[in-house]
Amino acid sequence: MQTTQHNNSTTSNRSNNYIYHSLGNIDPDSQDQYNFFGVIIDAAYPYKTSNGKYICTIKVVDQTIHHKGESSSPLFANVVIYAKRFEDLPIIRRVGDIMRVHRANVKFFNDMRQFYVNLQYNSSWCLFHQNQDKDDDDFDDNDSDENQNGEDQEMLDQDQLKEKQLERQEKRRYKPYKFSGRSYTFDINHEKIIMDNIRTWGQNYFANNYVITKDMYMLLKDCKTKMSNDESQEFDLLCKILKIFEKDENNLEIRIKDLSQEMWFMSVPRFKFQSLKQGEVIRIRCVEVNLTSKRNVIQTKNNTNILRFHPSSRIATELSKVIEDETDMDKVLGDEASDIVMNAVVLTEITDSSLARGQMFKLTDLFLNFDQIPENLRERNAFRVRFYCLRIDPIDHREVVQAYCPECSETYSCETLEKEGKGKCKSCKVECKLIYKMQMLVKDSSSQMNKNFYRILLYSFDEDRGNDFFSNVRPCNLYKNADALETIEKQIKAMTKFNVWIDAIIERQGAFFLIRDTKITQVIN
DNA sequence: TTTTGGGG
Repeated sequence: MQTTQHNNSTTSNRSNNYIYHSLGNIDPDSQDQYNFFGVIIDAAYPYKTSNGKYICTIKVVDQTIHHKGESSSPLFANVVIYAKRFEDLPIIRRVGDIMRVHRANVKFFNDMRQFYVNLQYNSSWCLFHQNQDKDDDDFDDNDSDENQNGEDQEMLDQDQLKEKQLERQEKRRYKPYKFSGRSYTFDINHEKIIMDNIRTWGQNYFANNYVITKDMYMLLKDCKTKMSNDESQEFDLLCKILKIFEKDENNLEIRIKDLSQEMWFMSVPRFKFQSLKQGEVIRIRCVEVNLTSKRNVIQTKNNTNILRFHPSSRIATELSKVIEDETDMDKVLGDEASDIVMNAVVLTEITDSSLARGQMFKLTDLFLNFDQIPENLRERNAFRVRFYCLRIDPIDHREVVQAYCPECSETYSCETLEKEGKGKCKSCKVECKLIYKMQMLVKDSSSQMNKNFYRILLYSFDEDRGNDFFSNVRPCNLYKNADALETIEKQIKAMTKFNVWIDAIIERQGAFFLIRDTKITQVIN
């Protein structure tokens, strides 16, 4: 595509300009610029920073800096590439590829060497496939200048043909599949041996080690619980693609499973990730978990990257065996029709009989068009609704009961209180009372087909409204009352089950809707 | 012709 300039040593007077260092031999305190080769073990997707620049970070290893096994902590050098334009940054699709960098600065960061590649200044990068043979490769390879077909070949005998083929293969071996800038240089005589060495080493390294260590990814079974408390919601995965579906013109739906043997769904933009294959083991970098979906759904982000492995790598061959394929149970879960076979259950009853038969309100009307509700109904401020819960907060159910100061309305955790204690308000010194303080993320039939969900509160501070919401228990210190905690947890779990509905009265207080006159009466296991 | 941000 671009003009490339191949320097071979007989014609080049720059052949000695590039001295390549092993990663471990580069002095991190040096002010000099360095050239190096590295084997890529991980790469972010290029992203835009706040000042308008684009950055891509890539982890590389070589003979002098690398880790072994699966449980050891990762050891690598980090390459940070800065560019003015997105197109100038590399998009890494495969772990194990070789990267060559010219004129990088170096520093110690987080106890590891960090290389700075500034494309606006004078640095450059080239990417080479790990495997020189194209047996399994479906990546674009800049092959356009090669004459593969036709008349020339008919003139040659078998030996000549073979020779020509080898020549081509040899040439391709040292040709980057992508590079920064308009051209690149490759000094065959000088760099061939370095390339051959690092390729062979990299292939052996990946063939004998997992390379991707346990602290570089999250297990699917842990991501819901671990992420709901974590302020940084992003994590990585290591999983197998069970199935790929055409979702719509822009997206694929892939079903993935990892070492925890849980199957999850993930929708991916199809033009960004074109070369996904069923059965393949992949590393997914930077995703979130969808906490409001009934199904197990992984959410991609703009800077999500999906990295493939070379088929000869140990991690790919072993994990594709260890991670199960789609089971009959997975098929049932994957079939959306199965979501409606269960019968709906209404978990609650309205305790005020005068309200129990009242008209049913739509959540969209209450939350979005409250002003349009007739005035007499607004004044009564008791609206019957029927909804289902997507999620309940706090995640730590011991915090569902809080100590509440009637003076200043401040609430405190019960963690430090005695079993029967209520605590005193830290500022007012008044005795607190124990109340439920719980939030439900909910939907109803009026919002079922769209993305909206609403927040309904169980806050029982006002005249103890809501203290009877849970069956067989009242607000008490859940840190110290194990039985009460178990009773409440069982009911919270039932509330978020599929096709479980809550029939309730809610009232408006300021910008919020609070639940009242409602009680759980059904037992679901 | 720069010292950026770096798991964004």
